[in-house]
Amino acid sequence: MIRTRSRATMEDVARIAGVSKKTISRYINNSPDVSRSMRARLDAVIAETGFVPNAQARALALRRTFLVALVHDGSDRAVREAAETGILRAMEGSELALVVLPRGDDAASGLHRFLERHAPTGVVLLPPLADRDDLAALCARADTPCLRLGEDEPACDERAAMAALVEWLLANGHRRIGLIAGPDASASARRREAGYHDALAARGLERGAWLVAAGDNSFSSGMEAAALLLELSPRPTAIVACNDEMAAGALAAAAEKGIAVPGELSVAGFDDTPLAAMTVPPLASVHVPWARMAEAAMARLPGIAPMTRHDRGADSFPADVVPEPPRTWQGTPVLRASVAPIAPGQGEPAAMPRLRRAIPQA
Amino acid sequence: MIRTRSRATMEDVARIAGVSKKTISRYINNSPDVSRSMRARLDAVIAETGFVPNAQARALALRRTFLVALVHDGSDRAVREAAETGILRAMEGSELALVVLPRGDDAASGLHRFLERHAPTGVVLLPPLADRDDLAALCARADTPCLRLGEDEPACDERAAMAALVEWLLANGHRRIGLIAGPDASASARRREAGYHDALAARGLERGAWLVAAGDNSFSSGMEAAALLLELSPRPTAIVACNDEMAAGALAAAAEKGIAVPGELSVAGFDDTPLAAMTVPPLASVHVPWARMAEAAMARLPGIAPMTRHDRGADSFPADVVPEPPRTWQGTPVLRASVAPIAPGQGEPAAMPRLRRAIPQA
DNA sequence: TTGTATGCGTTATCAT
DNA sequence: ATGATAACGCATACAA
Repeated sequence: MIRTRSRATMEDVARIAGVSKKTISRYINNSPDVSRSMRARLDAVIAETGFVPNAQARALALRRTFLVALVHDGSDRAVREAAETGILRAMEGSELALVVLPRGDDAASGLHRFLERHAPTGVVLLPPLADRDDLAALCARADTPCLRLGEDEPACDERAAMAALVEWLLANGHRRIGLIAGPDASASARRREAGYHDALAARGLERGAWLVAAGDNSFSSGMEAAALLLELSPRPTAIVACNDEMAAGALAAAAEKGIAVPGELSVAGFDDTPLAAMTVPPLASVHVPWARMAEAAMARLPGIAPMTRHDRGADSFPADVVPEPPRTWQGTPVLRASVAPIAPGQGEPAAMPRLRRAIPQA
Repeated sequence: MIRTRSRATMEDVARIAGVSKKTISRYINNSPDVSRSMRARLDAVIAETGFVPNAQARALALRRTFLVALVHDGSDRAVREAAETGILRAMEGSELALVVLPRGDDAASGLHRFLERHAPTGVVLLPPLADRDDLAALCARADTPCLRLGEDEPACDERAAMAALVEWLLANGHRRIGLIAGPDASASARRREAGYHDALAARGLERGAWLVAAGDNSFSSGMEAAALLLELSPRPTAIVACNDEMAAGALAAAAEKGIAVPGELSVAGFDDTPLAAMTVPPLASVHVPWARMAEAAMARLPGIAPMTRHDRGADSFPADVVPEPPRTWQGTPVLRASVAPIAPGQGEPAAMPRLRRAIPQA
């Protein structure tokens, strides 16, 4: 049969180089058992023949494909985008490819099917799916590394970061601070809410000062929640949302009621997504380094960077030289024009008595 | 060697069913050559054994993986997100998986490597990469179907859609209408710009009335371009941007200058992305059904829907029953609060003389 | 350090 | 309509 320039295989390279297929295999897999001279010789032959290892054949033999699955539930575009960036950066230069797996309620069955069919190198779970122990168990059963972004160490201390943001508001005179919470089912959202409580409690403001409205991370839910909070009397002087999209909704709600931001109301979000820079006024937010977190987490997958199975051998540098990622990442408040120190006369007088008592306790 | 419940293979199913492997293969591939009774028998055995065809082995034999690559340059998140949604909807139920391939300047070499390594079932090129004939040629050489979103038929008539939007502004009294153009290298952006010119020309407003500032589809470029346009005297009464992000930038620029939208300035975007609903005021935009376009385009890939190679045989319904997608998609202006008819006294008097002449010609 | 034989799970060819 | 056998391209166990 005539085959027009079918690609070169290991066999061809081996024949031309005058070695066995196994040597080529070792070369491909970066085995330390290939002498420097042999490697140089093969470099030449491979360049000349344009040989590219067939990923499908490797996958069949290794019982593992060169895919990394990013599983998300579509609830937070921006976080997903950032995570993706980091993952792709980590995969750069490797033969890995990133497949996206949007899973809603069928997360378990969908992931199961994917694992069965494609046997990926690794799975990355995005919040809020990263909470799901059942999904992690599925991966474990399939013997597939599972990275739970925001849940595994090293994670980001969202609670402390939210507390820092709220503390800034408190330090700048705000006392009636509303929170737009995220979905209850999300551990990440609960951590952020806890940070809000922490900051208030640190100032001696207990339950009586809590102003929490529920949201689901969507713009419209943020708008509705903010509308509720802004009906309160005395009205909050600041609203913090558990993500940027809801905070943008709060901006819209304020605009609808003719409430000036930040003149009469400070608004802040969380995650510091691109949206935060695109609102009017620009939205203060807590920067969470999702991309770098994802990139760092990827190091736990085999086949990433210049590390393959064989590299762990004597040839490679000692493990203690590999830079350790930080234990936890910093989430840092980014102050933008949507927040400001409380203005003279801002806030209803009714709120003041409680405040005067609270401040000294801080 | 003891192997704990390794998954069933074709071999197992064949043995249990008392047939040959080839029959199982035919069953899997939906061959019409499998009798109804045989199919029923195999249904049972397969359900019982939990057999799942091994995609890697199939890929090796077929010389093709079950992957679809989405290639984009990261320049338009929202469009990408929408396209992705459509693609995934089309793939639902199939064994295909979607891999994302962000490619910048290295688009050609990156795609080449991917095609070589992974031999995907198909490639989807997003604008502005969909323009690139070299990428399409690469796919052709690899014998891989290539869907050029927004370029292939059926595409969306962006030019007419933009013209319709501008015509609405004209019909509502606007005469000085600025355009924030997209990157020159993008055919899509050029079509939109052409639509702007069409609408003006149809009203007898020729070159003298053009107010075009360059942008690159980013928020900041939109802000800068709008800042330029708003320095003009007489000032434009409306600004249309070639995408939503730039239009959001225009809103920000207007806010910075204290220009009321839509009171003193109407602003509109293009694509009708989620962002358009999240600005203050909500952004008028041209809805482009990217998701449905992508979904429809996917029908051109093999292995989508209930169609496999064998399905095209006598067993399946005749080709003329398959619903044809529309030849071109409609882009429809979505009017939101960022646009309004021109107000009495809006626009500098200096502009009027030219306008008075122009209107009768329409 | 390098080579040999065999397996991975499926599809294609050609026969029946 | 179904079956026997040879690819598909690489990895692994074991031998040398």
